[in-house]
Amino acid sequence: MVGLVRYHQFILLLHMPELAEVEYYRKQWNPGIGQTVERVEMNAKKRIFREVDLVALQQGLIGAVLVGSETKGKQMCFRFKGHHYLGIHLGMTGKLRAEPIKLLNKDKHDHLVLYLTQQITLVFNDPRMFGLVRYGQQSGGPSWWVDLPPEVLSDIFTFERMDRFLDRRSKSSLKSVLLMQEMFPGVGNWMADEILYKCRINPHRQSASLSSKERDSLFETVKHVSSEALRVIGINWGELPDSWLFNHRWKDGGVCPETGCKLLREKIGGRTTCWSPSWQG
DNA sequence: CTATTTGTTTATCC
DNA sequence: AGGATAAACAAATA
Repeated sequence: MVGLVRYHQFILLLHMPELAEVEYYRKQWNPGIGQTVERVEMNAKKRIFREVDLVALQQGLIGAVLVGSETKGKQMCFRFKGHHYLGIHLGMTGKLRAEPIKLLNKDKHDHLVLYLTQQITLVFNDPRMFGLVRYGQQSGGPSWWVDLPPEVLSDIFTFERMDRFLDRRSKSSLKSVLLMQEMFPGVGNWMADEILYKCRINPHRQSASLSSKERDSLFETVKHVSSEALRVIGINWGELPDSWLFNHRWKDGGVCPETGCKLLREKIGGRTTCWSPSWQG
C-alpha cells in the first residue's frame, strides 16, 4: 500500500498535464526564445508524430527563430519567425525541458529534440506517447491552433454558453461533462474532481439535474480552480492549499478536508474519480 | 500475467 | 442526427 501511494504521488502529482501543468511545461522552453533551430532530431516512428508531416516539420523549422509560445487549454503552440508553428500536446505523460547541449542526458523517451544556437536543446519526452506533435506554416496560424474552443478564463466563456451545454449533455454525469474539452478546455481528471468538490456536487449527478444556483456555483468554480491552479502550479509548480481535495485524493485512506470522513475513489464516466460522499451529498 | 493509470480519438449503440 | 458509452492506444509498476 505504501508503494501504491508513492507510485501515485510520483506519477500522478508530477505528470498530470492539465491546464496549469501545461502552462508550466510551456515555459520550460523559454530559454530557446530568440534562438535559431540548427537541427531537428525525431524518433520518427513514434506515435506522437502520427499526425504530422515529418519532412515539412524538419524543413520548416531548420533555420527558424523561436519567437514565443502560448497555451490554450491543454494545447501548446510554439511560434517561429516566418509563420512556422509547432504544436505540442502532452497527452498523459508528456514533459518539456530545455538543456544545455553539454548536459543533455538523452532518455529513451526523448522523441523530439531541437538543437538551437548557443548550445541549447529543447526536448519533448513522452513515455506513453499519447502526446502529439503538429506543424504548420500559415500566416495567422494553422487551423489546429486557431479553431480551438474559447478558454474557460476568457470573456467568451460565459454562463449562458456553459448553461446551454449542460442542457445538451443532459444525461451525462457531471464528471464526464467537465472533462469535455470542447466546453472546458484544460480541465482534466483532478481539476474536474476539485471543481465538483468545491461546489459540493455529487459527480454521479446528471448535468440536467443542476439547479440554477448550482450552475452559478459551477461556473464560478471552474474559473476559480483554473486561475488558482495557473497561479500556483503554472508559475513555479508550487503547492496547493491543504483545503483542496488535490492534496488528499491519492492517499489510500485519505480523508475529506471539510468533514474528516473517508474519501471515495471510484470509476465514473470511465475515469477514476475521487470525491467526498459526506461533503458532496 | 493482470489490473491500474493518464487524455483523446474512434467506433458502436441507442 | 447526435448524444452516450466503451474500447483502443503505450508503458510502467504493483
